[in-house]
Amino acid sequence: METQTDLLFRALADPTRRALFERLCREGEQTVGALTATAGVSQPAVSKHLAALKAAGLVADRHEGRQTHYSPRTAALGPLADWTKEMARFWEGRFDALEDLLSRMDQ
Amino acid sequence: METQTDLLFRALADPTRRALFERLCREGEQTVGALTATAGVSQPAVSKHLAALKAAGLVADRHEGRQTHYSPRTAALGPLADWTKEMARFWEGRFDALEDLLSRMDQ
DNA sequence: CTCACTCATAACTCACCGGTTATAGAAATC
DNA sequence: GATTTCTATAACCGGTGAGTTATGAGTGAG
Repeated sequence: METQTDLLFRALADPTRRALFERLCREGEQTVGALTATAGVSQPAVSKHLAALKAAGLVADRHEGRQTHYSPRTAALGPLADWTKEMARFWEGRFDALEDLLSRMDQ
Repeated sequence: METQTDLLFRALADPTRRALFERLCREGEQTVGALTATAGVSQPAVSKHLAALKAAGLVADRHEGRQTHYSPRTAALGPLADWTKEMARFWEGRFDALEDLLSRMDQ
């Protein structure tokens, strides 16, 4: 079976896809055309990546006339943050640089 | 080119590989044989996954006699935590459940 | 109505990746 | 030294996924 966590990790594994998500986080809502302009791949490729991000809950789409606007949904990063922290905790206190990691996460 | 961040995300994308890393985090250092026993895949498959995790800096190996012990290196999760937090920050204050995410990361 | 534009889907190709079995190499045991 | 055990590597296979071009569906403009 395909869990939601699997979907999330797989969505973020591809560099092109991750770059698209990063752009949305930095610059906010964008149309497919705007994203395609600087993505380095074809428009259909961008559409497919956006569909994958949407399936993982990482972006939302909004239709306006003939163009589609995509925006980031950082709430979807929650499970990722939880997982990271959980892994760090399990290994707590065992010859590892846990303190460094936690200090970075606590801002 | 293949950046270190790419390596990290790709290493964690595969469920079998992520499960191996999780086991190491939960139960601590393990031999290849012990990991193989409950991994659900063959020993060579486990060895290859461990090699991928090692390339990403997520595990360390220690040779003792004819067996190899693998242990987690949670410090490698640092960049992952940084990236997550950065993405959340960029989108700060824009119609999103940022507070929820940050509160979860702050323990 | 017609034409142009924006995006998504279809159909296809190609490379890579995760899995296997077979085997090599090193180390412990007999 | 011979044999068994443990792990890594080699060689191979099948599936998947990321890319392409072509096209369809929907919308705005003339």
